Amino acid sequence: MTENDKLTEEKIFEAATDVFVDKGMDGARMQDIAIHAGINKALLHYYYRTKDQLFNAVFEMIAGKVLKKFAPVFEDNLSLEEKIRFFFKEHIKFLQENPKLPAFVLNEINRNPARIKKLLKNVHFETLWQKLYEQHKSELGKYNITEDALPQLMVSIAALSVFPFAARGLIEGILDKVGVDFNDYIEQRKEFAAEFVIRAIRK
Amino acid sequence: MTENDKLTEEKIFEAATDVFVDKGMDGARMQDIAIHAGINKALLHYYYRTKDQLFNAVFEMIAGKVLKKFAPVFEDNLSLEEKIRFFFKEHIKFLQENPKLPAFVLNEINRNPARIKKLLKNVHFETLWQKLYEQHKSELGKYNITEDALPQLMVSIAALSVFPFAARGLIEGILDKVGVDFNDYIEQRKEFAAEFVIRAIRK
DNA sequence: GTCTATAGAAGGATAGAC
DNA sequence: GTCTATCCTTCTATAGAC
Repeated sequence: MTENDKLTEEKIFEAATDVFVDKGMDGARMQDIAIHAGINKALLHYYYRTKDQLFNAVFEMIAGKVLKKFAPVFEDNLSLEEKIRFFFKEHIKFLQENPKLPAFVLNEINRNPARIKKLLKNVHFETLWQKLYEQHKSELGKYNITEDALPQLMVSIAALSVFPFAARGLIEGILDKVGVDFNDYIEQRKEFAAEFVIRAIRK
Repeated sequence: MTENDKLTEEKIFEAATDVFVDKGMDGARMQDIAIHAGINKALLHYYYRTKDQLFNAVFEMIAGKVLKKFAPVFEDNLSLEEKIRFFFKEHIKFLQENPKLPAFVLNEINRNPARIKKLLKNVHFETLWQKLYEQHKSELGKYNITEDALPQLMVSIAALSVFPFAARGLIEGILDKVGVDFNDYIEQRKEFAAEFVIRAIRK
């Protein structure tokens, strides 16, 4: 019973995840989710009263997972350059395994910016960035980094990693025309992006 | 008559542009477009038989406009560094005036990748990139640029300019928490991104 | 060319049997 | 907990008057 509940609820949640990520909130159909889960519409509404509730559950899980992947940046066990290389390697690897998540999350956030407030409620960026600054204070002599340019640098790093996936349709279209495979391109990118940033910030 | 046709068709097209950019294909409603245009639904279908046709007209116009903004990169009247500075200044200025276009175009391309084929049909990247390489051949001694890394470099430049707008909801949410205004941030970005790239490619 | 009215289909949600 | 049947609203699209 509770065992079975769990199974059905999980099946629904996974099916909903697939469909919402693929089609977005507006394009997704409850009927489609039901089919993917191997059940009927009525049962969806039994577990999650409305489409909105189901979407919110899925979105929060995914957005949380995506944002969490930036956390290692703020952990202190590597030099700045090591950290940058580690970040691109691991973050792009995560996106290779979940290539559709960036477009999904960014799109749904833009459609409903209020969502982001809730997600960031317990994240304190002032503290985080100060922490980051402290961590690498001693090596900063080698770099061109001012504290007030930190947001620019962080967004740039995120951009270099995330953009190729968020703009995949476009980039894949362009790469096709010059005979480059998207997956190869992404594999290359781990190192390219890291070296790019390191050269950009080095004095 | 033909004069009036033009007016109505233009009103419809502009209203459709606003609504589609705001809500996306799936979220947009013909009724909503009709209201924005100051007419009724039936008239929409008189000018554009279906929602799909109306959307395609709008999408092609916007995507064309957006992609065209990358063209100056391939024109030959500036040194490489001047070109990079010029690009970020002008491109980000364009995005400041049309902040919602990146998210719209990227999202719709991802939802229907076939669209991109049609748009890129007449663009020959091999030729364009070779041209670019020729243009700056003489100054390449100063830079770390290999021909096969050109796609990586180009995507990186696009990413640095476009990503803040494509991810606006998220970035604005973060900047809010550290007391930075999005518009100020973007204004700063023109110079930051240019210097970032130039340092990254300089030997 | 523009309108009102409505057809026809699709989608979210619920009732009720098992 | 799960299903079938169905309600009700919303949306695209068309018919037909002016």
